[in-house]
Amino acid sequence: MQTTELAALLADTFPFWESMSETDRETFLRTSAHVVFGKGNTIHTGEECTGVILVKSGSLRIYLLSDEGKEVTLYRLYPGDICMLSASCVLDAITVDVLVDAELDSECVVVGGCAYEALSLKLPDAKIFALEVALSRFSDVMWVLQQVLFMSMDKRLAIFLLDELAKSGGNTVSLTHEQIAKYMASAREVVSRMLKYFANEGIVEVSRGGIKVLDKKRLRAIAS
Amino acid sequence: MQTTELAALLADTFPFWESMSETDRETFLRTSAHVVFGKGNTIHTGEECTGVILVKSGSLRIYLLSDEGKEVTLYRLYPGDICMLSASCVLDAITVDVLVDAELDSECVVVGGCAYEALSLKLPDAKIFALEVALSRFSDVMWVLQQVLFMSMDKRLAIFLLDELAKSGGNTVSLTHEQIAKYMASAREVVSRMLKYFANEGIVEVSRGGIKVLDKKRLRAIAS
DNA sequence: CATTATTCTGTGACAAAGTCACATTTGGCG
DNA sequence: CGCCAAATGTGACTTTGTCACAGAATAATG
Repeated sequence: MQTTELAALLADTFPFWESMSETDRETFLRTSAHVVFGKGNTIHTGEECTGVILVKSGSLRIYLLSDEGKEVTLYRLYPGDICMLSASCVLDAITVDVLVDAELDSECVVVGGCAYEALSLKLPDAKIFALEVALSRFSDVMWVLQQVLFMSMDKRLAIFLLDELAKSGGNTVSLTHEQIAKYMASAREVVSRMLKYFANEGIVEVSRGGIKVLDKKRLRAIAS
Repeated sequence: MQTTELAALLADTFPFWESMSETDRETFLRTSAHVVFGKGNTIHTGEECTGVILVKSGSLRIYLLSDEGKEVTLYRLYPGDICMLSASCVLDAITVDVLVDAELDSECVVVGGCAYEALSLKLPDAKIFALEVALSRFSDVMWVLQQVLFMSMDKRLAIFLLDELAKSGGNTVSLTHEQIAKYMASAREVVSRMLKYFANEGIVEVSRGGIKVLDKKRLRAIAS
């Protein structure tokens, strides 16, 4: 990646780019790395301050991990999105360790957390931006909580499938039951059972590694 | 409440008080109301922008409400704490409706949301403060998620009881099973069952409206 | 004080979801 | 083709949540 290209991306991402001093911009450029994370790799484990991650392509999954290895997906990020929780040193208010995985091969630009932190002390707009980006995911996490506690499995699965369809545009969801379970904070067997029920009802057609939705209307009714 | 007293409280609460213009400070004083919320009353329903609530005494409960009337407590606030989610107009990133109840008779000062919002546009430090206060509760919500999804009921109840003891200082928890269930995002019957089990084991002693902890060590072991 | 209310707690039967331990199927690939 | 790893199927079981009550303790009232 060219420096000019990187500069353009940073200028495009950070609304305060113009307010930065020339030296600070140079520091940003110097501490930013263009990285391609391979599908399935763990990008951030909560131990260190990985930095601010800008997603150029692919997708990232932000999740919590229990001692026993169970996972809850908090939210996912797509091209254009920014991962702030991976810059833990900028956000001292966040005390929980979150992990970040690449769901697909993902092209990212990682801005050094320390550089960002140093800047945010000088430039209030940088601090505001970081806090706003982080806070914008608060609602996602509350949404997960609502789903888990207030909604039945059939409804949740229907919502999930419809969401996935909306994202991809087609009428098939190319995920394994295991993956779906992780996204939904449930267990594979539970997802399999429910999908089988949906299949019996003629709502979906399941095949290895993918689900074809036959009756969106019914699915929407279940998602109510 | 005297104006000077109110001014002192605001100066104490907001780190940017000194940076404010005289007129802005007057506006703040004018739009701030000293209110006593009666125990059990709902202070904020997510519909309107109630404002920034400063807790002087008592305690507030911030929770989510489902269509069917189920609740999840996200966190609780005590004297000295600030409720920012009730100032929804300041935080456009928060899209979920949260409710706020007074758990006890609570003396509060409510700063008008609009006044705060207007200020936060002028004074970056005010904006930063609002965002930081809001973000500081993000971890609490993730903690709830971890509890609900990763931990068994006995462990959760043990943790809850120990937390309550730590807060009150004594060795009794003066809450009904119903209240505990709401705090823990569970059901009363489940809490009753578990308390009965704890009682059989000689860990606690239950009486109407209160639980006396007899064996903190065992409880800590369960909370592991 | 006696008598209602109201709130709190106990209980059993049941449903929903998660867990466990496997069996079985499917594709990919040498 | 035959093997392997990944994905899916299945039944038995546990845990948690739900429902519909019944009974007990406290509060409110005349």
